[in-house]
Amino acid sequence: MSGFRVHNTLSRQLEDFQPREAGHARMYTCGPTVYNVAHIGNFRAYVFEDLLRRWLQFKGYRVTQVMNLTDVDDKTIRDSQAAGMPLADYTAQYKQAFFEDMRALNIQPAEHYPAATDHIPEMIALIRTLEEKGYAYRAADGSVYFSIDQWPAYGKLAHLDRTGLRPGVRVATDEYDKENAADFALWKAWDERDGDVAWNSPWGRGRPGWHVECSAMSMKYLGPSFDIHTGGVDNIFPHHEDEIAQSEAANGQPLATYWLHCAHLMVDGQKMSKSRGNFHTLRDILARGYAGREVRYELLATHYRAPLNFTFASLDAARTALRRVDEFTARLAPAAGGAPAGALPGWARAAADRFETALDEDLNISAALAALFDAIREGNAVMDAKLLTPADAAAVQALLKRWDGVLGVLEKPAEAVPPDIQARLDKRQTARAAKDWKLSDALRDEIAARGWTVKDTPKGQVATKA
RNA sequence: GGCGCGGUAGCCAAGUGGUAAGGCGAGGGUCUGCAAAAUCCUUAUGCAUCGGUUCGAUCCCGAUCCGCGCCUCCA
Repeated sequence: MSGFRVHNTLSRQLEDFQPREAGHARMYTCGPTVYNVAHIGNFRAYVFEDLLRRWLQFKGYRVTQVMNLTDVDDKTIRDSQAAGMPLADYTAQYKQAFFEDMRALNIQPAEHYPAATDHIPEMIALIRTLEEKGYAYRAADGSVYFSIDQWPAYGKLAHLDRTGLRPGVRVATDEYDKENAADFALWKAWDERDGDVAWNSPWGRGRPGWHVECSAMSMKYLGPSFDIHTGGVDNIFPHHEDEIAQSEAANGQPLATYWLHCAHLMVDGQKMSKSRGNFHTLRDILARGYAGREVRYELLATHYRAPLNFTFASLDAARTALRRVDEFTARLAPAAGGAPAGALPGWARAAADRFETALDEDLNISAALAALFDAIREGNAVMDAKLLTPADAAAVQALLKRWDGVLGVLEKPAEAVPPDIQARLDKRQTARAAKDWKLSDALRDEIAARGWTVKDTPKGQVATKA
C-alpha cells in the first residue's frame, strides 16, 4: 500500500497507486501544441501535473516524466505559413515561450520533452507494426488509418459504446476513404496545404497523425507500459482513446495503469479556449502586475477534477492569502534565530498529518491548504503568547519547507531593494530615531510613489514592492 | 441521444449517516506617533428542488431543475 489513491478515468474509481516498478513512478503528460502562446487554461493542466509529480516525490518515488511538444499539426502548419516562416523556426519561438511560462509558474521540469518532429522514424515504425498486425489500412490517397473494427476494446477509456458514436459533424472532405467514420489517421498523405512540410515514408510523402506521436514517444522514453498518463478531460476522447488503441494493439499490453484528467479552467462560466477567444495568457496577467506565484496558487488551489472559474477577484484573493503566508514565514525566522529544529509542536504535527492524508486522497489540495492555514493561525497565536521556542520555530520552518516542496508556492522570491529606495529608508530611519514624524511621513510618501510600501514593525522598517 | 463534471455562507471551496474545514470579504478587539500591515475573535440551524430509506441525511436511493464539458482542433 502506497497510501496514495488516485481517480482512474478507466474505472471511474479511486484506486491505490502501485507503480509497475517498485519506487519508480513513470508518467506521460500531454504537452502543448506550439502554434501560439499557451493560455492559463493549458497551464492549469501543467500545474496539476506538477503537483502530482511533486507529491510522488514527497512519497519517496523517483519520477520519470515525459511531456511531449506537438510541433507539427494543422495549426502549426497553417500559422507558420501565414507568418511566412519555416515550421521549425515558427514553433521554436513558442517552445521557448512555453518554457519561460513554466518557469514563471515554478513548474518543475520533466525529464524529457520530446518534440514530434524529432521522432518521425519512431512513428513510422509504430505504424508499420500496426499495419503488419492488421490494425491499419492504407486508403486510396496514401493516408493510413487505424481500423477500430479490428480493436474491440475501442471506447474503454471514454466509456463509449461504439454503436453509439454519432458521426461527427466535422468530417473533413479528404476522409471519404475511411472504412469507418471513427477510424483515425495514423499517417496523413501530403496535400498542397501542407506546403513543404512532409516526410518520406513507406506510404509516400506525408506527415504523422496527431495521436501517433504520443504513442511512439511514450514507448521510447517510458516503455510499452507505464504508470500514469494525464491530460485535460478534453483529451479523453478521442486523443487518449486513440493512443490506447494504437499502443495496445501494437504492444499487446496496457499503455498506462492510471489515467488522470483535470477539469477545465472556465471564464465567465465557459471553457477557456483559443477558439472561443476568451483566454488569458500568463504574459497578459503578469503584465497586469500579478506574480507567477499568485497565478500558480490560483490554479493549484482548486481540486484538479473540479472546474475552476478564473476571475481577477480570485487572483486578488490568492495574493492576499499568500501575503498571510509570507507574514508568517517572516515572523518565524527571527523566532527560530538559527536554532536547530526540535520536534514539531503538537498543533504542527497534527497539521502535518492532515496535510499528508489530504493529498494522499486523490490530491485533495483544499484540505491540504486548510491544514496549512490552520498551522499558520495556531503558530501566530503561540507566538503572540510567546510560547514558541526557537527549536519549535525551526521545526515549523522545516515543515513549511517540506510542504513547499509539494506546493511550490510558499516561498516568496526575494525582492532586491533598489538603491534609491534604500537611501530613503536609511534617511527615514534616522528621522524616526529623532521622532521627526513629518520627515518620516514625507519619505514614506516618496517611497510609495516609487511603488514600494513601508511598514514599521517592532524590528524596524520593512519595505515590500507594492 | 451517449459519456462525464458541478450546484455548500456575500465570493471561492473541502467534507461527513449523527448534527458544517479552509481562503477572500465583512464586523469587532489588540498592536501603533500616525498610517499601513499584521494578528486574534466573530461570521451557514443549513449544504439546488421534491420524494424515499433511517432513530437520524447535506452526505445513501429515486426523480426533477439549473450550469458546464466531451462525442473526432482542444490542457
